[in-house]
Amino acid sequence: MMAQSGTVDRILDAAEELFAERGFSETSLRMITRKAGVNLAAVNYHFGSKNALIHAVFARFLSPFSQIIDQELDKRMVAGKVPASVEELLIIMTSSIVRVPTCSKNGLPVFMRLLGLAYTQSQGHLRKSLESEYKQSFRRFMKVFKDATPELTSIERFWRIQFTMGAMAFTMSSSHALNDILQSDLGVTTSTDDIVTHFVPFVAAGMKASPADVGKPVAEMPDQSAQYRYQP
Amino acid sequence: MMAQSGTVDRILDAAEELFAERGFSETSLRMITRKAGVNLAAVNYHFGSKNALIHAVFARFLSPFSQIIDQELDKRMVAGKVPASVEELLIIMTSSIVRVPTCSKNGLPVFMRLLGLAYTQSQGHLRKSLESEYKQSFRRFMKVFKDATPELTSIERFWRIQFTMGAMAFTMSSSHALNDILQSDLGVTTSTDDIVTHFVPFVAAGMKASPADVGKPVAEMPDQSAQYRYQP
DNA sequence: TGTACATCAGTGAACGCGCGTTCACTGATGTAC
DNA sequence: TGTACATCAGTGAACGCGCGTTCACTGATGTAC
Repeated sequence: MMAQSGTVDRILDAAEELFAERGFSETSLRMITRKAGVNLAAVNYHFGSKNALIHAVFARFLSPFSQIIDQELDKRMVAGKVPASVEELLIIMTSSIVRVPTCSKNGLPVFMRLLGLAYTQSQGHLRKSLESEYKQSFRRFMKVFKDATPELTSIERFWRIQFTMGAMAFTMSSSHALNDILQSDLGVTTSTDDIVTHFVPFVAAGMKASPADVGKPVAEMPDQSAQYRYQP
Repeated sequence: MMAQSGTVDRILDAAEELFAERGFSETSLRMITRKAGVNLAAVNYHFGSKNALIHAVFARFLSPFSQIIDQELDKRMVAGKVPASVEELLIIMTSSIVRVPTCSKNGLPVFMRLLGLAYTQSQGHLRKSLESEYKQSFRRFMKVFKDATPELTSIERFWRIQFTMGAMAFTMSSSHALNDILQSDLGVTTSTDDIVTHFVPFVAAGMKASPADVGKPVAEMPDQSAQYRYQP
């Protein structure tokens, strides 16, 4: 007896949404199959295991994402505009992210929250396998980014990239909750595009800040404002 | 038959470390009690439930944290230096965080990772109850922060605070892994204080960046460098 | 055209397992008389 | 000082439950002769 067709996609859609809402361990196959309207055993039939389903969910948006990033970088190469500015690269990255979700029936917040979850959940084993799978796109972007910030030491650039990824993953992963807070406290509605518009200038300024002297102790000092003041 | 004394603390230490490593759902009471060297039933005897244990773990470091932040703000009040600068507040916050972990046997990275988990895990119900529990400290800090950034709209300030918390929670929560990468790729060792020294100028510059026009589409624009450039 | 067989998506029920929790119990310590 | 009782930290075994997974099975469709 067949249910209506598209079982695989219906499972992926339901899993994507539930994973984003609740995390991986907190989402059972029974929840997913109930939401998708398919038989419990269908997940193991089509994907083999719950873990394989998780990977399939990520592959469905990370593959187009890395393709789009590659395309965007190609475009810049052809146009011959090298090196890129920090803002351009941030815009390439965020606009690529924005263009991905057409692939699934769920929207951008779900996609972003999954991106955050990949980094924060499940002891990093998921993160590592995804990193190695999309290694070449990742390295290429980092190379261009390095050219865009020649004034930074490798160490400073490393930490600033971490701060940026953290700000993005964290914000996006809780964007639904944050929108609720904004709605009730300030009475405004914010789209994901709006978040990006706030995000780019913040990170761009941080990337260009003149670094403080590293090595001096920070804690317990009386007043170090001058040390950290941005010098344009 | 008594095991050695300090059962409650040994449970809290073990739970803290395992939660930070694996998350809440992925950590069973059997793992915790095995690591702590106590009987399985001791958790429910002393705390009542697994959920109550999670709350106790957070209370043990959030209570001293909010006390320390309050003390630091009091110090500034007495000194009469109002309003504070963004850098001062960031330093107060980061140095308060650095001073907390003496309360448990685990260090700063564990504390930071828990802070990150509280925001990203378990559907926000944990975050909400913690927010209401430490509401007054939180509000006080936000009030001072608002005075330090009068040029920002409430919405911009809200998002920039989220970006900051994200950068901090994300970086600190994976600081061990990140240090490993730094060590093997660039051959340098970095202390938590060093991270803070990188963190403060980055975030301070982001906080002071001139905001972009909100409402304009961001994706696919050719080059908006000038729009986002920091204007001192 | 008709029959036999193979393939495939999907199904329903059951499997064993690890989970959080419960409960009757132990044995040490403190208190009252 | 001695006995009876209460309190308390901790214990060992079992409880029911929901989990991911397995398996024999169904029924539709395609293919060979």
